Amino acid sequence: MILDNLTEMLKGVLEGCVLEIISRKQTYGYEITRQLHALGFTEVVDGTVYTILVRLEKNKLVDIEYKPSDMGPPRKFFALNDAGREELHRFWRKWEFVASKINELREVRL
Amino acid sequence: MILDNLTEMLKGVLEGCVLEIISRKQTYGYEITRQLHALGFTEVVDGTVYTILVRLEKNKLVDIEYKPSDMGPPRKFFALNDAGREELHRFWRKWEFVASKINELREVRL
DNA sequence: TACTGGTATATAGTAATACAAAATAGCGGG
DNA sequence: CCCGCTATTTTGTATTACTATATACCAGTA
Repeated sequence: MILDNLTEMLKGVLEGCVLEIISRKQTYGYEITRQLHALGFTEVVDGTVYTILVRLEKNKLVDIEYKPSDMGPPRKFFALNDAGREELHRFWRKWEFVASKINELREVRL
Repeated sequence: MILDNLTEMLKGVLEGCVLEIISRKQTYGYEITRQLHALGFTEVVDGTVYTILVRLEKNKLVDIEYKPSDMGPPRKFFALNDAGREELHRFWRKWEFVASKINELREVRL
């Protein structure tokens, strides 16, 4: 895939992806970044993920727990709380709406 | 549909939608805004569309033609040029990539 | 005349978000 | 002791959509 600069298209969806990843299991920033890379969003950098996590914390969508690690410094684990789960649900509703409309626009082209 | 604040999710896709609309036929800002509303993006306002059109012009993706109107002031018509068609193609490639990855993320949840 | 509403464009300022870059820190191996 | 991997934090920047406002043409109407 030779797709450069997905930046703008990721605005507004990256936070939802992070919410979804956290919803699966309690996890931490570095691991989330690797999961996004594994998904295919290889351009997403650490700094971006941490910025999103700060935002989630500020908006009280996550519960936080620090745990030591054998591999390096302590990890800051995130888990969704009820508000986070509601936000994730809103995200998927928005995504379904926007994606369906965009695809509709594309279909008409045929 | 009770979906508020699609703003962030529209970033990065709205320009592509405008490119797609212009690609169908030569058209102007006010009309483009109405088409976006008809599509379902009712929150998109005039000002946003005009800023996108200014950007397209600045990036030399469109040809411009002014035509008088019976209904009001002259209309500024836009048509895609070759660079615009390439950009539109790149947009759809990015969209397919991002949308497939997001849907993949959602599927795994099941 | 004056006023309203629909049509039509333009732009200055603001908020939100992703990226770039650098600093800090723990751990293990060469 | 330095380097690479793990891990977090923060500052600054670019991009983009929205808000709000100004301008302007035309038709109907009071």
